[in-house]
Amino acid sequence: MRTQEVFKALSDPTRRRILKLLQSGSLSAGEIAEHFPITKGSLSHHFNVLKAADLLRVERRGQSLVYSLNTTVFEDVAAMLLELFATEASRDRASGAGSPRTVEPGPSPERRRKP
Amino acid sequence: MRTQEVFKALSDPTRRRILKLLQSGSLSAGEIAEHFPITKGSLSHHFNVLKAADLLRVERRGQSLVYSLNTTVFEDVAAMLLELFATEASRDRASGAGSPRTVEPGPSPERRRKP
DNA sequence: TTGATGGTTTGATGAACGTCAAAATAACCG
DNA sequence: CGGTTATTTTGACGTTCATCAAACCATCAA
Repeated sequence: MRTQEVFKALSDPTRRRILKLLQSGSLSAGEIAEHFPITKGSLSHHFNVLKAADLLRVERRGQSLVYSLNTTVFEDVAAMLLELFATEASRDRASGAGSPRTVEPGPSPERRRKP
Repeated sequence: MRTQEVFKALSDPTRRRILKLLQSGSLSAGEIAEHFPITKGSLSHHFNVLKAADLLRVERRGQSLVYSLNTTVFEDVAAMLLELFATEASRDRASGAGSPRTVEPGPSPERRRKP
């Protein structure tokens, strides 16, 4: 998977809004453009970034280009994100450590673990 | 939550590696630096970006600054990411699309909302 | 073919980014 | 105090990024 491309694609708020928009169905480039105050050229650039991350599909219908989410990679992306983020939270919950919400600024937290 | 800061923080591979490193325990800035071929100054900049995203905790121990994951926001971040990515995939699976990949993130990801 | 419509590509520009080297800050120890 | 260690901050530099305007390509309708 194109990990770096995915994260880079997500780093821009406009691109995240595009993805959110397409969650409720595919839209043409022009229809998408109606939701944004930027030029179609800029939007087209964002489409390219999202396509490079394999998050977007495009299909020509007449004069229009219709964009939709590439759902086949969405599970891979979700799994990757969980690998980065869910691990600690799960371990937290699993270890049943009472209320780790606040760190004890006391003497010393766990000492370094250097292999 | 600082959505934009979080995504920006994740857009750099070095910062993602820092997060991964800290998944196995807290480390001092110097210990983290041993794993990267860049200057400590550059690394310190990355720490700041991760702190701005509220992903990192820092605590002074003697002359060292010890960094650790801020686990309290990790569930929020995971939920946010799932909102962006898991929706379509879930709908896919629910509608009986074949081949549900091996995603199953360990302990069933109970979709909990903000406590 | 011509004209109109829907999008993309190109070139330019200012802002943001990642990096380094060097200076600055902070804590310890003699 | 002065010196050493650990880390951050600053300032500069080259690169990447988001954006626009304008040129360009593709499709449809006369």
